[in-house]
Amino acid sequence: MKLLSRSILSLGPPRPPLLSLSFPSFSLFHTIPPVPNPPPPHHPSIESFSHLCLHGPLPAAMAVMASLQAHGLRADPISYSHLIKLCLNHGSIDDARLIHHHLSSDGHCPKLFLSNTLVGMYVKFGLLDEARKVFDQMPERNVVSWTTMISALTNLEQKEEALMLLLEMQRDGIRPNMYTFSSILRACMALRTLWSIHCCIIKFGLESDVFVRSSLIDIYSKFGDLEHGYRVFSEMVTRDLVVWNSIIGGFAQSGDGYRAVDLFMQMKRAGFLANQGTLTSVLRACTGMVLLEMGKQVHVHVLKYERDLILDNALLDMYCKCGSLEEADALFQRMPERDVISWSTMISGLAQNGRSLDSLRLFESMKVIGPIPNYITIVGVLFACSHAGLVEEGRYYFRSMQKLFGIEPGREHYGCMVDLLGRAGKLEEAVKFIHDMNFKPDSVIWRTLLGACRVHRNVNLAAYAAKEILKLEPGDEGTYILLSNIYADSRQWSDVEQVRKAMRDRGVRKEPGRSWLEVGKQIHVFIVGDMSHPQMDIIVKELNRLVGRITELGYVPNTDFVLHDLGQEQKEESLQYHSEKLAIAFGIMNSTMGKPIRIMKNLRICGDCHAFAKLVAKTEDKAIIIRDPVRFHQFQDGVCSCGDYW
DNA sequence: GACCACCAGA
Repeated sequence: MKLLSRSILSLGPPRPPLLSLSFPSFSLFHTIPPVPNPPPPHHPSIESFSHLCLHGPLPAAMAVMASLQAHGLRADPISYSHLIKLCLNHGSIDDARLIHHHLSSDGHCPKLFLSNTLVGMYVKFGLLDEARKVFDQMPERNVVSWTTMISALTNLEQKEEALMLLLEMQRDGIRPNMYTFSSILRACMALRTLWSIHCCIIKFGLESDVFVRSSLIDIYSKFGDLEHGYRVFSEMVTRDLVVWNSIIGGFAQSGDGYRAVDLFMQMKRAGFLANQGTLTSVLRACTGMVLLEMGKQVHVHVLKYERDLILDNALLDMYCKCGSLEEADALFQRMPERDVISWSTMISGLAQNGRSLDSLRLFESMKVIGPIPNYITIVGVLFACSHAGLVEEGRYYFRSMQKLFGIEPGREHYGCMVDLLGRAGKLEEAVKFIHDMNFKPDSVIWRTLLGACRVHRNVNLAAYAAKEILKLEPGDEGTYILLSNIYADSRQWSDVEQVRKAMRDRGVRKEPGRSWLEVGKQIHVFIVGDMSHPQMDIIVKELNRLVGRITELGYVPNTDFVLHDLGQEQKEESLQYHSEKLAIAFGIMNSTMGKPIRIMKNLRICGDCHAFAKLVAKTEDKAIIIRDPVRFHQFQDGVCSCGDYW
């Protein structure tokens, strides 16, 4: 107020008072007599300054501010906050600093509101140190000051510091609000922290805020705790689109695509219109579950929207991961804009579908006409090399990535190289590669080596790799199973028994094999040894018919793979009822002319099922696509796209 | 007048 009255007084000749209590006949209900226009000001005018702050142009506003300063004048805080907004819009850091200087030129801190604006301004310019300086010098701080800093620290991944500030803020007696919590939730680094913050939220009575809820759902699902995430969602009375997107995204990301798609249907029934966020999540769900038909429906939905790069990329990935490369390629050709993600998706997609040479060709044209490859692009390129046994090409790309693209080889690249060498049987060299790495090898690298040892039946090295994995992840069922399979391969039964015992002792259980496919808008799941499918009788008949037909072609069940299995009841897991065989039989029964059968598996495909699928694809003249957790197998005319190399 | 959430490639 002091500032305001001083500035009004300095506008030129004093005006007559508008309201005078000593004037007897005047009341508020009478019209105010017109005030004579003041002569044009010789001093800078606060009014024109305010107008310029709000509407620009910025240089004019800055010039008037300088002349106000020369006259020792100050405008109202709101004008300055408008001016700061103007600076932010223009990206003018120098002007922003000048304003800051002007506001603190009399040696006093600006008022609380303006200091908050200044902190926010520095944060938006990415100048955290300067923001912190203003924040630290503030004689008093309110919830906005604290929240601005907390949010800035969280965004910059300085999570511990953000959490510390939450503590300090409460020590200072300031109550966090919904803004504070929706920011700080992203700073949780562990589920435990999230639980305690959630407790605080309930304690402060802020759980009903929509923003807080969507953050909670989001963070719970990032930690894989969908149960709590869904509870927060289900307790809501009024939901908005973002909350729906959060929960759908949560399930899509956690791999429960079925729930994600189901919630998407519910959302549509509830009358919400999907946006880009919803559709990318649903596409991710389709991608994860290989739901091509559903994905195509989403594609139709996408066409109603304005063309969008993110959605196009998501569609591209969906078509690649569903093994539908023709559609992926058609989309890629049609895309009006392609970024490094589009190219990388296509490069990895081709490689995952066994088209490594096409993948490398695409990479070569990317180098000429596309964007600059990044870290992930090179992962795709090396993946292509390793899955096609292109050892020399892989070595070349690995060696030259630093020089050609300035990309330092990372963990994933080393992983691909170990895979490349391992698959090609160069196991010793792969081990040397691991030992020469700049990083400490993680379980992924050792697991890659272990896989290669299995293919090339190197029992000693396998045992070494498995032990390294179990040092890092002592309850990892996959490793026990792989190790026991390797021992079984070389008929070292006592070692097999030892591994089984270790599993029993540690309470490690084998995850049952599971395959699923989409038939008639429904997902049918088959679990090894589980005969509960309502049509199981016909499925078994069909399976027997298929076995009969391929036996004529020389199919002999490879019983090695039975011996591998570790489950409690070997009978249950007998070869014929492996989940992928049941799924293939069911797929053949329900197949549409000209359309391939698409099956998804939770475990790697076994050698016997691989041979089975190849022959069925031939006798039934039907393309079969099986996606396991690592790659695709496209069976056609008695061969597989992986070239029996997996 | 200042501070808040969801979505794409390994």
